[in-house]
Amino acid sequence: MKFPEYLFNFCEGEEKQETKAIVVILMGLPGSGKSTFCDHVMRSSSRPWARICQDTINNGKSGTKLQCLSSATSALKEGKSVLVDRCNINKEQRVDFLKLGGAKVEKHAVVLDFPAKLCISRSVKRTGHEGNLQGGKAAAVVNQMVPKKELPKLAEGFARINFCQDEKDVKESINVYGLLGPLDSLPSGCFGNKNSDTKTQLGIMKFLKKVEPSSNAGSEPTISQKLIPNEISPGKDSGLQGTEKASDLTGVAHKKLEEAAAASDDIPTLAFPSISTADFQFNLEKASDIIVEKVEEFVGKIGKAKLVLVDLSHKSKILSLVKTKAEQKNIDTHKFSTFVGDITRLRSLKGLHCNVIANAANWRLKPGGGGVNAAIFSAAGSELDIATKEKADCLSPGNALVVPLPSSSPLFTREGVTHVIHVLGPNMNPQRPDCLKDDYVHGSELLRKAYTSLFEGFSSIVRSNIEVHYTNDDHKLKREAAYEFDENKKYKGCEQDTQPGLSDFRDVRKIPDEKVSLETTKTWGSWAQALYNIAMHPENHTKVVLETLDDVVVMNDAYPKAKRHILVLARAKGLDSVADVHIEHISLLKSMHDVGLKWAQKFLNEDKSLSFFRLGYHSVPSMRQLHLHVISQDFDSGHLKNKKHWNSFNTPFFIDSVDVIKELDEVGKVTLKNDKFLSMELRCHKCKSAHPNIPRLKAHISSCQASFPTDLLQNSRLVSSEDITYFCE
DNA sequence: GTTCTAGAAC
DNA sequence: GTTCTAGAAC
Repeated sequence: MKFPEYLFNFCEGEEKQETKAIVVILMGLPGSGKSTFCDHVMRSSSRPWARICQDTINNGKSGTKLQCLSSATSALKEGKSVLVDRCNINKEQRVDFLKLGGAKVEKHAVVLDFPAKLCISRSVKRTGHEGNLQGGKAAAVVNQMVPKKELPKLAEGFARINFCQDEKDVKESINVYGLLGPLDSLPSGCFGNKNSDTKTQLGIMKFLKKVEPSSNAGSEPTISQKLIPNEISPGKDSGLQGTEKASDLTGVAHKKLEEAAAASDDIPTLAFPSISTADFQFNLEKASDIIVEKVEEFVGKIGKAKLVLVDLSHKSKILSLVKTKAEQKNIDTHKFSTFVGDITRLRSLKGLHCNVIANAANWRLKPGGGGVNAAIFSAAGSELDIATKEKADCLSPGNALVVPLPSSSPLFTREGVTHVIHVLGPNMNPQRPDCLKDDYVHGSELLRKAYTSLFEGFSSIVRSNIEVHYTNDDHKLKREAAYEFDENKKYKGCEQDTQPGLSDFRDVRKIPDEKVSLETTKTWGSWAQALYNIAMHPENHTKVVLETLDDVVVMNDAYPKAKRHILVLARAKGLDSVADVHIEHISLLKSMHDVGLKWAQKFLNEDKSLSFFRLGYHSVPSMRQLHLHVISQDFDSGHLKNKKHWNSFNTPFFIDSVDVIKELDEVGKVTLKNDKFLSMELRCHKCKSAHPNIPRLKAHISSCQASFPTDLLQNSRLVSSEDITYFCE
């Protein structure tokens, strides 16, 4: 079949226009974050990418360089750009990839140049690595690789090289490639700092004063130096300033400026409209007081993140009121500012990147109506409507609902908005539903609550991003932030909100969490709610509850797996498991531990034959509500019936309470273990001998005379009667 | 989390 | 034949 010539020409023309595929060759030691880099770029990019990963190319297992080359060639033929995710540690390793696609395909290098020590510690600690490179083996591989390391040079055939030496550099680089549209190209040359010799100790260089942070040893200026003529600082003034600066630039330069601004200044930022003051006619003086009060409360809690109050008009009274009051209170202008602009066009028109925007929603969470709500729903496309409907049907005043924005939404691609937080404030307008008339006591209370919910929602997103940032190497974490607050938390619908009698019903009707989340959020079956119900209403469960305190409830495990097995439940809402634990929970964990110790001591005093207790958490618990197991080490119980029972207390799946507290204190997060440990072979917890089945194992442990392994004897992981006499009552 | 049970392992 | 595991249902 012969195609008409015009069609052929058309196709050819199309192809020429679209073939801007590039090959990005990553370079870095195992544990340097190459795969994470790829994940982030591919998630935010509108350009088609293929990740060629040697660790998984062989049907999920590690393959050969040849397989990588062939797979990359196919991807290029399909018009995809390629991320070469392998170590590519020296020139020899890279040379064949530089030939891919011939001269017309640009080759870029992204160098993740972190100290070997850091890479080793990351790759040793990780579990579930795609290429199974973890533990001691990883350390050996990294050490072997270090001497062979050879940084890439433009002369090898690279059009562009990005050197990254810290997380900030990596983030910038992710932004540069993540924002690269299908037809865009990037400036050539070397970007970022590179050490001429990474083996040189930085300390010595500093001592000799030979290192200047901004010097590039002959390489070209960094992207920020090159592309940003002046710092864009929306924090200092209204948006006009930024526009004026940008207006001198050509269209292309303007675009680059935005990219650079996004890349260099990607601090989490929430843009929010004034709630309730437009259509809901809330008194502006009162509203501005509440905004400033709540902003002041939250700027201290959100780290580096920023809050920006946005209104369309220069003449906005609420904006000027808030600005004046914020100045009077000396609120840090880097953390909080007011901004004039369209909340749906902040990046594209004003160069202000806000990754989260708040919507002054209506109670039905529906598009339309006018004002900010109409504008946001219209700018975000049907994606926002669908994503919102998946999470809730309606919203009651004072509440907020965090909705992760699908990457296909125009608001995501054009403005870089990753989340929309719907907020419903109080209504003072008699023409609208639920009018409070002039009840400003209730109205102010609701408006405060609305801002609290909004800022808490934002702060969870920030926290979640940080967590991803730190743990992605270990967990391949692809968690999306999504938190709801108060009555809306994790439930769909709000009809029951005003009916207290149904509160228990609501406890068990948890809707499966957002589908995008993978490892750390999970769906709890109705049977998994029991501990939650007990923690919330211990007075209704006196048969099992041993002790009720302000922050914890102590109870007998309903199916004890040893002679003594109790649970210490946290009473805080929103703490389903260790995965939800953050640094601010450390004092709660310590008090759970202390209460657990006290009970262990009591049991040891009552029955000396119990000898030892262990206190710890399951990495992935079956029951909702954070609970600490306090369990005697005899494991003499008819309820201990299967492999999962045994392994959940006798493999690294069980994390000692002392280690959880230590890691939280030192690293700020807790590393969870894979549930693959649950299917491991059965081994005696003392002598470590293996046994074919549970009955044989139980027969063995009932008579094993060995002492506990040394790791358990350290750091008070095992509790015996000698350890904790000072807790004795 | 448990219970139930089919079928694998012995 | 009995014992034991593992997956589904709750």
